[in-house]
Amino acid sequence: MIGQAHTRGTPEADAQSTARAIARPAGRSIGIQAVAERAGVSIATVSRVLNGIKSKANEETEARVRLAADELGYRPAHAGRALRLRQTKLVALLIPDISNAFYAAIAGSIESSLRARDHTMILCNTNEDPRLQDFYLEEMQAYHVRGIALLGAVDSPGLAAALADKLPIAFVNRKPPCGGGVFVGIDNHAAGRAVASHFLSRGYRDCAVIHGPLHSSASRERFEGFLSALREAGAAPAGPNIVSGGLSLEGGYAAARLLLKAERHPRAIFCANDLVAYGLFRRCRELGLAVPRDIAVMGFDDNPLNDWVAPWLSTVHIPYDAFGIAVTEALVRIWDGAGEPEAAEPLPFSLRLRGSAE
Amino acid sequence: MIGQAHTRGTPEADAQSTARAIARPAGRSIGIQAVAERAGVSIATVSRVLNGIKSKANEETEARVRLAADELGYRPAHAGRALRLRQTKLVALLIPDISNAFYAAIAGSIESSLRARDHTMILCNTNEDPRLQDFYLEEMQAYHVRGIALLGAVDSPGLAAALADKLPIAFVNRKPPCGGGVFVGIDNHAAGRAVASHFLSRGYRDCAVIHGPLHSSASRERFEGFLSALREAGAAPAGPNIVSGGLSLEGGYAAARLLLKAERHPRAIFCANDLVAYGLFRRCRELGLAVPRDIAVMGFDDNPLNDWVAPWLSTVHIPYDAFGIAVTEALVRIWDGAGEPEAAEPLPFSLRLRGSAE
DNA sequence: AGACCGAGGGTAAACGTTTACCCGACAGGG
DNA sequence: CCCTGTCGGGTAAACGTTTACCCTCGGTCT
Repeated sequence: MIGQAHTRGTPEADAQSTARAIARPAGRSIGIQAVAERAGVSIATVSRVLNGIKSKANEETEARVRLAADELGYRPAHAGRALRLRQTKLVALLIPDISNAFYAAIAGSIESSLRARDHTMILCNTNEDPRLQDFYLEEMQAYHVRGIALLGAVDSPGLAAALADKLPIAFVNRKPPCGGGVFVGIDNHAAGRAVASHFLSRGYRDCAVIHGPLHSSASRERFEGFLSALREAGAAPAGPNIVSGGLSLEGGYAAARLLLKAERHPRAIFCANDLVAYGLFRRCRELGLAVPRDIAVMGFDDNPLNDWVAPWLSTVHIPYDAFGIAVTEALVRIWDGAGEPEAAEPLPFSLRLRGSAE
Repeated sequence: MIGQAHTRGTPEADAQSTARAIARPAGRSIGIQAVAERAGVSIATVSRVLNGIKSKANEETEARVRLAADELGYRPAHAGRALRLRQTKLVALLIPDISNAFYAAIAGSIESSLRARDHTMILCNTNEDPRLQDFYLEEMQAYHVRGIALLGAVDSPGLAAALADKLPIAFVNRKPPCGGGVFVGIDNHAAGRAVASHFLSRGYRDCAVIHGPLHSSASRERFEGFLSALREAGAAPAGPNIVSGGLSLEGGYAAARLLLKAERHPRAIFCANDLVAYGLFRRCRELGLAVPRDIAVMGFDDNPLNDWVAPWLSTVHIPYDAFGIAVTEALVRIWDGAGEPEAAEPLPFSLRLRGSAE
């Protein structure tokens, strides 16, 4: 009972004559049922063919099904599948602030590598608010997301619960405050040490640091790595040369006011991230200090605009594109479920030096 | 038949004693059925209460239902609802490139204002590729999204089809290439004119423009507005002073090479966006030209970093936060379906002048 | 007293998939 | 000739909601 699909002359429908969407059946949208009828098989067979269940379909049947699906422009309704499987091809990305270039770049990378694996990304701004994070964690479960990429995780009751529930979570850039889970990011401790080594190799022994919030593993580790390397070289910064600047432009500026008020200021400053470095730079400009001539500055993250608007800023370069791939692979490992996946290789970083005569 | 929920002593479950999640029933996750049993009513009643269908529930019953739902930590599975209603609370944002600060800022704004209305955002990078845009348009329909915000729309066969299918689409920043739909954005023509007026009022008559892709209504209109105002003042730019720079850093740089090679260069340049202006600026730096002393530059979009890293750049400021609200309201208007919603008021813009002695 | 009505709430039928079973046919081995 | 297995494929039961009907019970109107 293959027969022609009964085209009920909707005038606009006839206008477009692509390969697919030859004819819209009378009913609402085309479902698996329509495909089955057109191919002259049962819906079970259609489902099996389209899901690639081999050994269940004669080649000829399979071809008929695929043709029918194609001609009708059939797309499985995700809702049905989600209901049955209690699972979607959705992955949620929880992110502190999408308008931060660092996070945005990672988000883009994750989106495209998820897409390459036929998954779709839901974006949620947590604002680093534990309550909002918990809300989203629950809400995403209600959507039956297949996994979560948690960028800039904060500690929250729901996070531990979600981990206990075996919800696949990849912690990006910041390690889970409550332990457990798989981490994707660079070795921040090593990065901090690398910055210190660089400063020392340039002969700067009078260093300062504007560190980020220490509850963030990323900030803390790079801070500690920096300090430890300096201490080992006997060049530990004096107390007033260690200030907190958050991760913001304003924080950097405020920290700079503290750091640079003495006539004898540090010669080299390690900033929690590039934004902080921009804040510091503004203060330098105000004081007439040239960077890096009068004062060496090292940022973190390597904002993609640096080459264009901040050619004075040396910074730690992060492999943005690698994040997406690593996150996706981490999730896949969890899905394929070889028990507890070992922590993956940390991503590589590198120092990007700018503005120096070298 | 209210009865205690039968707590099957799962040790971890007892650990957390928040108000909700007192006890996980034996079965998998708690559904509407569990709530109904606990409240001693039918699932229909639960559904009605939770959906705020008044006049169907005794106050006392309603209280019992809400209590039960709360105690169990019930969250409706979106899949079931999506299946029944053929509708979710998902809104897709199609965006050319999330790592572009301009788009990212708008994305953030849209996300938060959708959240305020209890909707969730799906983010899709179209890369301005018509095929990818079409793919997402279809895929999002398969997810039964309730609406789409299309940022930087390009012309594609699927777009017209989606509009014909009455899919609620808000066109953000760039008007639909195929007509129809509702637009959210500023009056780009007026903005272009405003820039021209500003240049003229400063006495610059030797102006140039680096325009964006003219298939984009945003780029085209601001370009045309700028030119028309200049023409009316009898100061139309010479042919070589009109170049295309795309919307990228590299494009701006390349355009600047063309524009600034003569010893006699234009005194004022209007750039398609801030990125282009950064590219231009790099060339200026190479040539030893000071901005804005030797050459006035006007960007577009007002990148949030400008105050910090580009204090030399005057630009057209866009009300990022207003975008989210306007998009959401536009969608709501479509949903509430008062026929064809009139085009909303364009968003306000303003000139942000920097670096001038004033 | 019978008709009618509204309030409150239960029953069951969708919605569109996936998949555990079941079944018929045919082949090969004993 | 029977038994067993495999191939190919159909039947129907979930999955978790929403909502069109239906029902009961008082109260009110005629």
